[in-house]
Amino acid sequence: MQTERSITIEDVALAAGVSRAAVSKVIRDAYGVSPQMRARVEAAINELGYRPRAAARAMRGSSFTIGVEIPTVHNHFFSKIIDGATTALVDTRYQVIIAPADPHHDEGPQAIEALADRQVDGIVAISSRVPQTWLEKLAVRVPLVMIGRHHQAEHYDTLVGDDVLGAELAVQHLFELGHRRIVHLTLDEGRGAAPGTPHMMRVVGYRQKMADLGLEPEIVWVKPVQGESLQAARDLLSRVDAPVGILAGHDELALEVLQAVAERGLTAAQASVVGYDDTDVAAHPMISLTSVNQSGTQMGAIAVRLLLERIAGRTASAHEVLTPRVMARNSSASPAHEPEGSHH
Amino acid sequence: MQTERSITIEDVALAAGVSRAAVSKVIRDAYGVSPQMRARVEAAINELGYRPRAAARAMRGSSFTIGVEIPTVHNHFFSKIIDGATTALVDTRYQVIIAPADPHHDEGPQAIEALADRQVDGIVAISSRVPQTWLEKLAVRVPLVMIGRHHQAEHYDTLVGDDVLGAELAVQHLFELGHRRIVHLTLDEGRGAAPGTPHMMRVVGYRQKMADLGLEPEIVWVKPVQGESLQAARDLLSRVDAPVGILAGHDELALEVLQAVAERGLTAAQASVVGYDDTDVAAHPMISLTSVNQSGTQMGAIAVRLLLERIAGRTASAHEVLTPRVMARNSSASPAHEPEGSHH
DNA sequence: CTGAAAGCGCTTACAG
DNA sequence: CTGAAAGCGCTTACAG
Repeated sequence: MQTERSITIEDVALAAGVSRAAVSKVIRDAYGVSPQMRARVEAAINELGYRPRAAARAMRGSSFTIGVEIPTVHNHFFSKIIDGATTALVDTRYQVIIAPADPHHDEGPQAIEALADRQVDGIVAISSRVPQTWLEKLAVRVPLVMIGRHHQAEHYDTLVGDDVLGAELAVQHLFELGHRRIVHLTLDEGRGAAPGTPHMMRVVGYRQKMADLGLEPEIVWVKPVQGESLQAARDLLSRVDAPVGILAGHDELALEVLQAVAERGLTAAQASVVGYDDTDVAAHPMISLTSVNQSGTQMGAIAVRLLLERIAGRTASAHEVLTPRVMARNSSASPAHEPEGSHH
Repeated sequence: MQTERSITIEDVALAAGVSRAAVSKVIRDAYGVSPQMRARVEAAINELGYRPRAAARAMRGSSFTIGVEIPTVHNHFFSKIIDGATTALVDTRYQVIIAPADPHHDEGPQAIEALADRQVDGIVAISSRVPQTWLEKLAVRVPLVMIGRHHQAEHYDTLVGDDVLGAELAVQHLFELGHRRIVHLTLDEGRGAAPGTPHMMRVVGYRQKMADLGLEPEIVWVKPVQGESLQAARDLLSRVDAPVGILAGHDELALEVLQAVAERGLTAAQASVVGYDDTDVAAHPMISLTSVNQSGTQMGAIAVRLLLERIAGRTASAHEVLTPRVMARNSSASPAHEPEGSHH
């Protein structure tokens, strides 16, 4: 069954009465084919239903495939990035393939390497744990754009939201509402709390802004383990007597905090929550989560643009920073104005 | 820069003082290599940091890559399937690559074909629009498992939730709560409302159960266009005077309905909503959406198992049906017991 | 403009 | 157990 030989370039060449090289030129839109030959070849291609094999093409030329590595399929922020990337690739000959890093096995570079092994023409990756030296080495072989890196690299491009500013804006938002106790709940990613990661930069921005405002910083670190964040949120809220503002490291965390808030029947005036990433669910009226938007879709699109530039020959490295903005919604409110009752 | 030649099997063979064939056998765990040779080769591989290229391997043997096609990256039900699939592939030599079908361009087979072009060893696809004849043809060349197909095919495996039963259970649930007006809001997928798709089978189950209960069926068809479903939900609710139960075709639709319900300040007792797929967000206490669970994660795992069986040589086609169950939550309630007030 | 030939990095029979 | 040779389906210089 599975042994049926499929149509190759040879079959097309035979059918069209030309050489394989000629067919190759036609399918690559390469220079130097007469209109008649092109017509004959295209007719043969359609008739036979020929499709070039990416694997064979990749051996000599391009695979016309862009690889996108994402940390997990469960954080919807990455869905936005993928959406931007695929949309940016419409009308090009490139196809996106996505490699999710195995969340259970925690292997950073593995998914990226798997993409490289598959001879993609370029890689967009989102990973804060892979060391720069490793990336530089990889980038010498394959065009690479990293999302969420605050440094400018030598051989690859970097693209990042201004996480310091984002956290500052979030604190500012809570402060302006009237909050004075503002807690930052964030991920303890280990590795000496990897400096320079988006989450750490948000911590930096948080600390900075709190200092500016003369407020006491208060950080709750959460291990990225199932259930840890919900428990941490519950613990935090069990000690709440006065109003508190909570800046969560990202929306997934914020949703856990909201769950704990709902469980205790607290209002936004008592416990205001701000997330980060502005994922789709944040805008749902039943969630209505205030969140810092860092333009995920646009990030995906820009990453692809940078990558295509690299594939086209650019070697100087680029570093782009996107400006975040606070999307204020109902999860954050002024502690001054208590509503008629807790909203159950 | 990008021209640095990377390590090939030849380099390893030279370093280890053996033939390329020997190296090939070692990396494939093939029969017939002495322990010493294996040791020498493995040492050389590690020293040189050799990684076999999937493209080259695919020319003769396997690419050790499984392709998963999903309709869109925005429906979180598909995230579950991917999760199940990747988890099932841990500890195998296979890597998953995902190809999202372009939602804007609506091209069904294109993403699947792109995977086939990339010489994956097998494909798991979720698509209700691709004709069976097309799939049969493809399946002759590459092992294929289709999720969400109610027919048994000849050359590929099919795996599906019992959508008729799922819809029946949902209607039953609403009926038992006390609802008598039960509306089904579902997607109008065109193509003569493609019979046999999961959504159409849910319509069948809905109609059947309504008839059994002696109730009047009432179906609202929604075009899969941005904003259409929300508008339809608003229209539906604007005419609500007596309690209504609404079965949405899937959770994404249900979320829109919930939004409309929230906008009008209706309670679950006035407008009960049931979704389908039981995506993560449904369980969030602020959403608490009653939903039909069809074991997405398990589907992904089973699909991979079936695919590996096919890759291993099975040719007889399999057809598996999963039994759904209703996850009752707060979005559905008895119309008899009005709570103290609308929950804003 | 067109094609014959070499080669990409592997695996696969086939000898030894 | 080990290796030399052929070949997978393309693209790429290079002649013509």
